[in-house]
Amino acid sequence: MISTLELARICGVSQGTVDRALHDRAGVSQATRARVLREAAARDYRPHPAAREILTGSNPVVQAVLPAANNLFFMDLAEQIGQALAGRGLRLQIALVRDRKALIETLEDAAARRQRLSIIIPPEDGIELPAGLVRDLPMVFLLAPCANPSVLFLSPDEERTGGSGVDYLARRGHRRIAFLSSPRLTQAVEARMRGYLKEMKSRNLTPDIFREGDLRSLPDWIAERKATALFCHNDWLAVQAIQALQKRAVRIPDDLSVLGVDASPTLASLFPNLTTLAYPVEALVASILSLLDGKNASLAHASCRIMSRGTVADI
Amino acid sequence: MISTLELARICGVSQGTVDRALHDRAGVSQATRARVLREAAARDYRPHPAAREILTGSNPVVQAVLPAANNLFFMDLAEQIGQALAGRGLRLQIALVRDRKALIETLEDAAARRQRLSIIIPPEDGIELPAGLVRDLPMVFLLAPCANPSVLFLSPDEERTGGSGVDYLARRGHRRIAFLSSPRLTQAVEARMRGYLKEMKSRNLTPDIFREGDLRSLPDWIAERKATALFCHNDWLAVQAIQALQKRAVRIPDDLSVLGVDASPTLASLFPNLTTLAYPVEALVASILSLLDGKNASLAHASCRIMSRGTVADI
DNA sequence: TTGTAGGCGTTATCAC
DNA sequence: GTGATAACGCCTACAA
Repeated sequence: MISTLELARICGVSQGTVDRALHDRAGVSQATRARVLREAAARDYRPHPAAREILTGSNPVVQAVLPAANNLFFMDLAEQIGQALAGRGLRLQIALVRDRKALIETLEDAAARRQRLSIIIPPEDGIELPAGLVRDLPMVFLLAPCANPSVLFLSPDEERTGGSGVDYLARRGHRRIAFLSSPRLTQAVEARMRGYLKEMKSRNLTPDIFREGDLRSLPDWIAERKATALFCHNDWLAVQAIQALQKRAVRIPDDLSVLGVDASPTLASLFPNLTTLAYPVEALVASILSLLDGKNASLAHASCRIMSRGTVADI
Repeated sequence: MISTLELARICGVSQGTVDRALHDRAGVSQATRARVLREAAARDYRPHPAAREILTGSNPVVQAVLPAANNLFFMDLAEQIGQALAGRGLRLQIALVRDRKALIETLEDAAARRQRLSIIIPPEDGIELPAGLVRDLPMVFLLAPCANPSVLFLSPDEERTGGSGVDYLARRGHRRIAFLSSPRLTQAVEARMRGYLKEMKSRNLTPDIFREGDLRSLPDWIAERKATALFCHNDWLAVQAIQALQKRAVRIPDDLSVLGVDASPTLASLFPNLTTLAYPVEALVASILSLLDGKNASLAHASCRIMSRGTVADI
């Protein structure tokens, strides 16, 4: 692979002239410019991004750090963000990490490379980052916050999401609405549960929360409580629940209405009729773009909106 | 962020001494070394990877390029590869591309950065790459080959996979075995179909291939043919088929046995009892590692092995 | 219009 | 044990 210096020697001109020709800057004769460009193309000259990064001290890369497991919704999110960034000449790189250690390594590397931004869905909760990292790398956490208070956390109003689910089901006549929580207790999980509890209480309904990781006991649990609706923390859990229930001949939505959260496109292509509360992906992407513009961003006023499809019945 | 030069000035020594101290090389007194390391830690010194890359002309990054859509199995693959690479001090970066243009841009960037290897699952079939790119960037294609003949294509024996599926079902008493193909006609898709056809013929069974993208007509199609088994090109299609069939009250596996291919862990966590032919991920990872060691690699002797679970019944 | 010089951060080599 | 120097590839400023 050829450098500007070699190119200059080949063309019998100086490095400065090559640079002017390549960047279409003034100060080169048409003939010389054409000559340089021709040779550059013929020999597949490619500017070395690392050199520019050292020189300018900046790097047009945005990194998405995703947990290695359960990445379906996260991948869809990354896909959306990547598409939005492409319009701005920024490149999205995805890294998969499975624990705190791998996360910090990845972020240290991004900081050393002066990357523009790291968008992090943490693999564990309450991760505390070294102060130097927080100082040197622009970061946003999604879905679960960082333990360091100064690190931005972008999240829609999850308590409202919890309330919206209950509201939607209650308006359709349900009174025995159970909640299927994620066994992992992130901030988002707790907030949705809180919203569920509040809204149930304000309607004088009895809340019931299932939070075991193993869903095999879910059908019995639901039967005991005579629930007519199951509000699930996310689509993934909703689908797992539906599988477990159908195996026990529970009909959805005739016997039980099921509501998820996320509206992940990939999962939706497998289960097109799952009723769900759509995560405000567009608002999230807009926030990230405005962050990149140096403005400050918040998602506090966004929340999940209902996408009514086939798994909730009126009763 | 601080550089070795600044660090040297702070410690009142030369850059060379700082370098020796940081890299634990001989030629520094214990006192000086300790001093340098202390200052480096205190000021969060991070070596700039770009500088090293320019100097050494190499970059410890392996890139996985995945199509933006349908990425569930691909993500699992990337996860496995990343884990294997971590043991070698290599970092896996994932890029999502949705077309030929984005693929080439991503690869040009990787080439310019002197990345170690790009592992590509192409977003379209028969993509032809610029000759300069092929020369300058080590690449492997998975699942569908590159149009340039010199680019390595790592694939298990897909024809054998097609045969194995028929063999497995036939041994369990099935004679009317239909095949659900992917509407997209990649090399792997064709090879599996070929294997299916050959094996059916050698057993004097009548082959039947469904290849529409829309699966709504699948239940009728299967009923017409009185098929007792459906061999699907991959797990994703198998799950879609099961959804479509269950909606029409077809019981799996009582009325119809279903066999997939891939054994993607993420999908398996949703459908733990799907019988499938497991893609030889370990052999693939081993091939990639030996490629990185400069050996040549092939998957031709690997093939998909059956994972017998709940969706195939003996009849 | 063109050439030269210097510097970005790191590392290797040669002196002292 | 330590310092000076040059090199990697690129870009900007200044001189010719």
